[in-house]
Amino acid sequence: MTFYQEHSKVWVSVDCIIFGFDENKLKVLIGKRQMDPGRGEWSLYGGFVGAEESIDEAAERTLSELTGMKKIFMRQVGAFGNVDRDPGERVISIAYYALINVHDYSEKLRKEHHAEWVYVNELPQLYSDHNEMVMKAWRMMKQKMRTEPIGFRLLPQLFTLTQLQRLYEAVGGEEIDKRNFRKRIKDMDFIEKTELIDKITSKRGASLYRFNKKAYKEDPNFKL
Amino acid sequence: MTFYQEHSKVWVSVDCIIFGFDENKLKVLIGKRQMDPGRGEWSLYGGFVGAEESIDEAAERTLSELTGMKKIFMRQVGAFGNVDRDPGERVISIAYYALINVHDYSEKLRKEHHAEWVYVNELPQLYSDHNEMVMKAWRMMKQKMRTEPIGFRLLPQLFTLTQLQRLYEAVGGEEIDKRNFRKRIKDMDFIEKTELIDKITSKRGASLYRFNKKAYKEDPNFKL
DNA sequence: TCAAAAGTGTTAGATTTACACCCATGA
DNA sequence: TCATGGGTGTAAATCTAACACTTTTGA
Repeated sequence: MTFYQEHSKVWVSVDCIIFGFDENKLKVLIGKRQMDPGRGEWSLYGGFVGAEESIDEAAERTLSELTGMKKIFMRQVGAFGNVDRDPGERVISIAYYALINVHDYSEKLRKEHHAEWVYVNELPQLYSDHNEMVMKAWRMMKQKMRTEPIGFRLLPQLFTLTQLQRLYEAVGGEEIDKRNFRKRIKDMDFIEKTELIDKITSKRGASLYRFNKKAYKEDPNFKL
Repeated sequence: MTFYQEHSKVWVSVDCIIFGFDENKLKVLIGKRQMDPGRGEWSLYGGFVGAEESIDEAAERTLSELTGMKKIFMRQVGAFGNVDRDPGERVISIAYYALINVHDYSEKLRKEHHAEWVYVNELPQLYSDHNEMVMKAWRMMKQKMRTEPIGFRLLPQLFTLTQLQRLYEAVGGEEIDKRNFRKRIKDMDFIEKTELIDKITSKRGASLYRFNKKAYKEDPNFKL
């Protein structure tokens, strides 16, 4: 109770990089700041860390306030702590990225929060160091996706192999050979073919697949 | 200046995981806490983030207070922010790992700070969540070492190929085939053979090598 | 009937792994 | 002379990358 007092406290916030996948592109959710400083600038969604919550809980709260969703997949990106990063006061911010299925997010809620999906490779200039946060989050997510099947969070429960391939292409930033991709997927027993056929995006129809989380946990060999 | 006031401030600290390499093992620098709470427990070195310094600067300051060294290689591990992680007050801590050459660290300074090198795989129980920090730092460092030649920070400027191999074995946690290792090293033009011979660890003598940072920057192909 | 997306195997090249012996020297 | 660590090459196996045509069906 003694030596803490000699030091100064600071505000700590969380900022969320919410990734979505739509129209074969990777998107991020941003909004125009509603308050000063920086009113009207594009910005990530964030919030202050309360006295009674962990930083992870603050991020979960922020995510669910914005999206109405619970148990969103989320990982810490890191702490951003330049003295002048926030033009108003000294605020240290901890960035988190989150993966959601764009179509699970209610359009109504999105509009209420004036949130917009933008393509991650056409990102406008954002408030403070938020561009840097997005880029670091994207790099980390890309890296993680090579070794863990986290991408399914961005897709509907049922998806075609072409959708899955487009997702990996969008995240990785380069084209993938169709046959090689499908070969690798075939080796993963936790990506299960269903009896269902998607007839929306193709005339011929494409088999729908599903990610079996339990099967993955029993035999986690993933390498893309 | 307005909406910040509604929120509470917290103390923010940095904690340093200082890695060293000695006796063919990876080590971490820890010390017994000199203050309450937790007096006498093994702990990482840390310090509070001041109002006028960035979090990176706070980590650099902490590192140089302890070691007397400047420009230490250092990377952020992440923020640790459970409400009760510090038994005294709410403190959010940002962990950094650092790589130093054990023999560059003055024994005098080390003793003055009551700092001890311990093997990273024989880590005692540490204060608060510091074990978790070390483990995460080790994982991240291991990962980084696969794709960037950061390991040289742990070695003297001149080193033998066996030393280099032992380093990679210690960090990675598994043995490496000598011939395959040396083959890979030969392909890296930025690891330069010198005319010098080390006669200390072997009777026959082993060639000493050096890392050429400039050559690496011009042709950064590294893959271990 | 044709445009559009689905689906399917093979081969060459590159990379990775496994493996064992001789050398030089100081004690 | 011998124990110790230094130094070297090859072959099999695995993995990766490149590549093109047929199928189905709605418009």
